[in-house]
Amino acid sequence: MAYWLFKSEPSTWSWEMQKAKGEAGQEWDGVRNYQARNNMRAMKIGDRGFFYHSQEGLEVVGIVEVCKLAHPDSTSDDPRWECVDVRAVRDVPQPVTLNDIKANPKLSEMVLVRNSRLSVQPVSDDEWAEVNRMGGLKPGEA
DNA sequence: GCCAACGTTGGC
DNA sequence: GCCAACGTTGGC
Repeated sequence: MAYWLFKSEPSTWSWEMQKAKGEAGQEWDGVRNYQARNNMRAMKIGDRGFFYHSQEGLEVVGIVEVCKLAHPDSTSDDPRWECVDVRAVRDVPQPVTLNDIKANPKLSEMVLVRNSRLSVQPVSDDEWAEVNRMGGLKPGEA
């Protein structure tokens, strides 16, 4: 299983809104960046991701799961743009802030730190485990 | 609100 | 194929 990070401005699409969608999940639409799209194309059902609030909050607040493979983005007429669907899995008990991540040497290579503008990014196994630990989730819990 | 970083576009 | 101009993102 691969791990990812999904970034969203809470004023546009917040973790609360994501959770309200429940098991049905929601299309991760609106991505207009090739790298981010390619990451979504690489996702498999059951892959896990962090839900990160950008602009406001600047923290990892939740865990999501990919529940539908990449398909055309319903908000675009351009067939180049595709997206997956994700559903909320659980809250991160102690949200992990960008400052926390930057302050942790183990996370110095995270794309979130290295390329802050990429909205859908890969997360390594080690980074996944570390951020989960910082967020108060036990190994294997997420 | 500012600005740095980055991606995209389009003329040549 | 290069690169200047422009637009967008996101942290501060």
